[in-house]
Amino acid sequence: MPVDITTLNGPQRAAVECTEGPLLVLAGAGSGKTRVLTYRIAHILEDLDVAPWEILAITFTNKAAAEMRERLQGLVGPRSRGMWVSTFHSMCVRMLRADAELLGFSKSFTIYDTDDQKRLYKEIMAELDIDPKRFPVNALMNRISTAKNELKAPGVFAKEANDPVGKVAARVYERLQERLKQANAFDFDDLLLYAYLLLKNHPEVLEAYQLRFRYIMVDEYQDTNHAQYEITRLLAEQHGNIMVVGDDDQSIYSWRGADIRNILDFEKDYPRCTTVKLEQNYRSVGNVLAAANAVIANNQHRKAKKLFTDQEDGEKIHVYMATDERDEGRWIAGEIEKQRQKGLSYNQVAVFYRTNAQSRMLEDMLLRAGVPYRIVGGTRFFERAEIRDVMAYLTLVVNPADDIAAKRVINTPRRGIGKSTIERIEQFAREMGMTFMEGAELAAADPELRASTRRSVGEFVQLVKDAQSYSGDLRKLIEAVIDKSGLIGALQAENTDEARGRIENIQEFLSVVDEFVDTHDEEDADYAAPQHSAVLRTADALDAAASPRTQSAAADEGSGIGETLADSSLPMGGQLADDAPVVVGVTAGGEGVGEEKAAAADEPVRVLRGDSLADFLEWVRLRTDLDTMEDDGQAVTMMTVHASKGLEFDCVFVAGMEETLFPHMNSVGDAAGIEEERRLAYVAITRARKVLYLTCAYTRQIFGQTQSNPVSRFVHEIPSELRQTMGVGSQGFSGTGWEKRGSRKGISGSGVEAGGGRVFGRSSASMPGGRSDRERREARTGRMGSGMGSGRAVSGAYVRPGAEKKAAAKMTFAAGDMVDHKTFGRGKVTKVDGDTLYVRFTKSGQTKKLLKDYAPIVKIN
DNA sequence: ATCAGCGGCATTTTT
DNA sequence: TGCCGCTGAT
Repeated sequence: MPVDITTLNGPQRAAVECTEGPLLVLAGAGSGKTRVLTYRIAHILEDLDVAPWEILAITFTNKAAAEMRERLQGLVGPRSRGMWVSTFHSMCVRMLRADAELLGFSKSFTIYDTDDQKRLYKEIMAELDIDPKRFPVNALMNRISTAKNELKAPGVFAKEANDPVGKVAARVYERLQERLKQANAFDFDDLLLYAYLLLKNHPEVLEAYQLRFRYIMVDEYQDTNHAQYEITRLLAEQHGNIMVVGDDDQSIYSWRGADIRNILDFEKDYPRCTTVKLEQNYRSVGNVLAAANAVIANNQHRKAKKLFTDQEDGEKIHVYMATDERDEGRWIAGEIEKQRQKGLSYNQVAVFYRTNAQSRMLEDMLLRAGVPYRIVGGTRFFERAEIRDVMAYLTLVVNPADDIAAKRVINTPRRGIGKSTIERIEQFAREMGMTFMEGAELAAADPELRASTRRSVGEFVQLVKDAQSYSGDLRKLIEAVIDKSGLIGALQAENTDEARGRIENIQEFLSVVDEFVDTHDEEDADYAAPQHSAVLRTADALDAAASPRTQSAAADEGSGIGETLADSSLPMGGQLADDAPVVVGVTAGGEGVGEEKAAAADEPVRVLRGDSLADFLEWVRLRTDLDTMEDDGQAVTMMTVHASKGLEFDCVFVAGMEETLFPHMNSVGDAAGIEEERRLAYVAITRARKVLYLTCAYTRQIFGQTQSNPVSRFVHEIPSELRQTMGVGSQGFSGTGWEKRGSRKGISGSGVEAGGGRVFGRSSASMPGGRSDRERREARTGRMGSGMGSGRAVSGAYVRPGAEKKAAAKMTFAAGDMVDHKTFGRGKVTKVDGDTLYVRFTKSGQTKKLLKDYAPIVKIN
């Protein structure tokens, strides 16, 4: 049954029907890009009779991949199975899993995230005696990450790096790769780098994939880095049917290595390519679109395009000039309420900001106004210490060579294994050329160590070993590991709110496990096409009794980068997991040279098993909270502008539209930087369907200093007839702002009275001495769970602690109400006198006078 | 082994 | 100003 493309517009249809040869689709914001992508795949599948496994669709986020899969399911049903619809990173993991040995890794490799990475860097720097003061870890990490993204091997990098930092980075880089290999681990950048090397240095592997993927599609092409560019180029070389979709105007990740030239030069790189522009915007109202167009038009380096819409003009862009960030937040809260009265629901409203630091005040103000909100981004669930601890245990079970994981948890919870013991183990390991775990095993028998220490170390080693032979279902296995680790026990013993919160988080983690199991069972398993070995055999009718590849590993030399990175022969750990029980071992991707896997070419091979620990870990590592952001629940969404890409809301607020903030000060002064900031502004604006608010503050506290910055140039770039200005600067922002502040009336609860700032002063002074470090830490660590629908916090976006209170919060109080104070905890309102509340706090028993609008309190029902 | 306290630091973060 | 990470004192 042919795919119905009559609902598409001209260019969209052209993009769908142009299946052969290179195709560049410049898809403006809201132009129906995903639709084109899915219809095109459906068309190829249905009308060209192409097998699903011959199609590769690459996205940047799991969320996008999931969405595409879902939509495809809707279009073509089960035929969408077996297609590779994945992110760059998970695609690379798949390839690496299949052929890890060719690169000197074992299949059970693990993936290091930034935190693991950082630990490793620190170790290396200590080892190489590099002063972290002179050479900050972050600087080195950035430098090396960039090098990896540019596919520069340590050797090449060393030659090019002539500056001091570069020279140091070169040394670290070299050692880093050795250490990662020893640990049988890849960092995020390595996934791309090594996948590239695999393809580059192993022609038979490359050829198999090339033959297999007849149609390749890459979404968000403007965000590709050089490594991704090369990988896709290699894969597409054979058939040349590569379609890339993107919008150069939405390239906002150059600082992460994204190279906008990839999309700008696509036509040069693929000379015979067809270009299609999608310029009709189906999302925004006329004024919003006009504003966006006007702003982005100021960029020099872009592909010419102009979005248009059929929609009516809509409201003008609202620009509000607040006196300060407090006023800004309060005003936004008020405006949200107005919108709500007009019938908009909270979840159709979003508040964006340039930097995370801005979120505090905004949050605070929404909280006080009783506007429910949730924050996307920020501290992530999987980055919480307790979750990472659990992950480290599980990682060790699969990959005992992971020294970073081992060191993380050998004394977590406390087992009396101190620094000296750990150093001793490390020394062992180094001398014997073994892994940390192996060293620990030896240490357990080391008479020089105290008996109690030996016992602890022994128990730790045993704990991991035992887990390797557990069988049964995944959930049980993980529960057992957690239980045996003693993590929960130690937390229970702490008997603090913080510890209870951590326990809840760990429990929450178990529901993540359930989610994995549920989504990866027999029926719903993620299916992949036959492995390339099978394809090779099928395609070439080769007798594949012996793998050509196993031998070729050695024969692979002289290809520059390959030698340095892929073939550095180092003692390799991580063998253990290879012969570990099935539950623990890797099932992903199957063997490079599958026995029965080569079976029928169109019989899918299961890729991620719901019962494999290794598969679970991989799944978790490559996933973000963002992936499963829920849009249910009535709450305003708050996030950085970066995080907003790809989303849309009826009503959007962009806060902090000031020079030095947006555009950010670090980007001013360099043309490319400003252009990226402008693209960021463009992204923010184009998220709005109907109403757009831009707000700025006349003064703002930055690093404790009060600053006054001009209104963002991006506001001025919007033609004035499209905007409507309110607030302090409604008569112009220049000159005398201060005295006008007090004259503003009718903005309820504005903290600035004619007297200027007094009320503020008192309000902050009324919170004695701020909170201690510990309290802060607790606040940050936060608890999820209680009060929120269980499972919500994890499977959905992480909701900041306290967020669940929002809906109940109202700014009116009566005697008898229970309140929760940031510092004093729970209390009861005993008396109300105008704006003053008398609250007796449960903990202290004291009664305090609080101003209802300024005290950090929330009503509890 | 642990933790308070000090000093240096400070965008954005799809994987 | 607020956070993070390290350090030195216990």
